[in-house]
Amino acid sequence: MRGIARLAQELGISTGTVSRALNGKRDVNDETRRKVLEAARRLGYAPNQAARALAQGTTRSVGFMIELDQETAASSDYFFMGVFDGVQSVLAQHGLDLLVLPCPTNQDRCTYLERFVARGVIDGMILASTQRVDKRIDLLQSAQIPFVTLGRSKSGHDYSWVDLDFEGVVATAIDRLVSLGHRRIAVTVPYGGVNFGVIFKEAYLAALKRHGLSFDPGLVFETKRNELAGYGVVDELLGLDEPPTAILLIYEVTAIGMYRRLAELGLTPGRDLAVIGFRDEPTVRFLAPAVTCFSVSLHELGVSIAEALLAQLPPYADRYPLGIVQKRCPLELVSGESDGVMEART
Amino acid sequence: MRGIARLAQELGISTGTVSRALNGKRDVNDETRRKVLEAARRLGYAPNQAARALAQGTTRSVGFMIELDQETAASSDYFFMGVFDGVQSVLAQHGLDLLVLPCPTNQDRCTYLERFVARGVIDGMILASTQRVDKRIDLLQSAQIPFVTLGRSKSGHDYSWVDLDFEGVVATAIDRLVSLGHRRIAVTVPYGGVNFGVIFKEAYLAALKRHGLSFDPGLVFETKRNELAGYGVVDELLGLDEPPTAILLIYEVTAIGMYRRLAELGLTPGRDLAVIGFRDEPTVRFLAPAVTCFSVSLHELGVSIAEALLAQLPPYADRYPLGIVQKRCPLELVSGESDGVMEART
DNA sequence: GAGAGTACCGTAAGCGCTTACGAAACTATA
DNA sequence: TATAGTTTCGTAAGCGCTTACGGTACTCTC
Repeated sequence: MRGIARLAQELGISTGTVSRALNGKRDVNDETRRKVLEAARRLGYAPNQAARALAQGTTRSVGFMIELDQETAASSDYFFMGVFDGVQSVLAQHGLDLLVLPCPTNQDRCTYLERFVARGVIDGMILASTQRVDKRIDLLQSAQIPFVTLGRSKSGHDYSWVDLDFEGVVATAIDRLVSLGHRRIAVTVPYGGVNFGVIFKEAYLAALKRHGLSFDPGLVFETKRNELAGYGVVDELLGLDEPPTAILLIYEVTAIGMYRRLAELGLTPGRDLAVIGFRDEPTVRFLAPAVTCFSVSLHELGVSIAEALLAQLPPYADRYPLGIVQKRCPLELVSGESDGVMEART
Repeated sequence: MRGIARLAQELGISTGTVSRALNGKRDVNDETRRKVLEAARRLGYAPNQAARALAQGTTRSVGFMIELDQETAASSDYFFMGVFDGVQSVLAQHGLDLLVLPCPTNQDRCTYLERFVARGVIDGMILASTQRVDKRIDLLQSAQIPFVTLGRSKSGHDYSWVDLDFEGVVATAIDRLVSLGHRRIAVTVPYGGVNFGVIFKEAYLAALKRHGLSFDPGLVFETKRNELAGYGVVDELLGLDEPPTAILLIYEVTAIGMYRRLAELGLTPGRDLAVIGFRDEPTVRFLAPAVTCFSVSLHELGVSIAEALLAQLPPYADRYPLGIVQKRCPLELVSGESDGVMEART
């Protein structure tokens, strides 16, 4: 005899009562409950997950799907680690497990996701690296699986998302560069179909317009999320008839390659080319000159995501009366010297 | 009616036969099997994971526990992403799922792990960031859960592990530095209880001895895995009566802070201080001068781990007759300019 | 053509939990 | 004291699968 039956036998009571005691149901004597909990702890008993899921029809675990593609999503372990921690901090309060599901590089993301959905492995999903057209969203909506995306998409309708405030970042950065006298401001945008690339570019256009600057398509550079991409941009940029005097990077990591190439050419960031990175990462902050960029609390980002998800999970929804969440997390400017503004640094 | 019963009804056969057909059992007619598979695909049927796990007593999923602690395990590299991909490539061949389990910063790793083990969530485990004394290993051994650790430990006995060949790296690096004329060679070692710190230091001592160099405890610096740690080491190092002329870093990321500080002091890596990093990362390869370091295939590392695990899982063990695997993955030297050896770079 | 063997499939008993239902023992009320 | 309400717990029916077992129909063999 094993499992809950063993516990019940040990205590001389029925399995039903043990189960009720363990699950905090009402109709069980305080003294009985105490004994059950004590025995469970003593014997190291924990209810079998499969049996429980089968009986309740709920797995009490949420998935967080990430991509393993090194060109785009990776190099950002750090990013996700922070977010995971934030998500967990909320889920843990309700005894929910977080299962990170890494989609292999050679597998279709939709197929991969479907496997877990169809087999009922998770109660809710968190999606990262949302594409502009993302079939995963349609999949989850038609399967009626509660979900939240980290990032926006054109697919689906009325779903919850949490995203970085790209619009705010771009507006602040461009305002800053303009106020420093720059008129020709380049940007890098993501290579591939991620939706924030479009958002980023649109915000860029809006900012230019706001300042009465004309848009030059030649000042928009597609880059992958790696150092080499930044290295390459420098040559492209300097090869223009009228090179930009400033650049805003969607991927801060590209600053590393950019710095390298500038150094090789005897040029200095902040003096010969104003550079503003995107997200605050220790690495780019330790470059010389330090990259001006934007910071965001990954933990809070994770918390927001988890809360948005719980708002859709029936057993918790009443405690998180948020409805459909569509939240842009604000980022805060972190001054460096790469944009030519010399300020005291801490 | 739903699930397998629905499928059975649709086809006018029993659930038993459907199950057998789906699971590739022998006694089912070819034509029947074809129909079942076709219908399953058409209706998007996939067996409920919980029910299957309950009936079979096996979950067909393996866990990969990582730490969220940003000081040590994280850092902005894609170490784990690469490993996950390698692990998946093997597991996928057998229809096994990989569940990444991120232990929150504020939770005891053993407690966290036990939750999943006791509830029967996984069939096998992969442990990262093994400590010198790691109770998780004892836990898994006494629970009889097949597992592999990414890294070695003093705990447990006769278990499978896959690790980087720290010994080889240290030997190669020290040999190289000595041959370049260095006599006072410093090292950084990990802060905290991770076991590879001890291994690294022992290899360092052995290499010094091999070259007839005396050991100076003052040349061993504990660092966390971040840029700032490297920044700080520079001052400590230069403050010595007899500063080292070369340094070998356990965490390549510390090179970034180190470079920064050296630059501030008007010193140049490779000329004023020979620097050899540990693992090859794009970021440090893009520093100027490029950091000499060591490369390893993360994918192959993941493959080795997965194979070592399958060798312990009953249904697959016969296809992976490896027994207890204890494997050090070799790393290959990647020449940069940070150690003073000027070579053509690709 | 009877017996043995084989291929295929239905039946039903679990796997370890949860939970609706009802019974028993009390307590409160009239 | 009879009735109704409450607290507590046992009973047993599932949850959706897998699989041992046995039965049927067919094929071979001598």
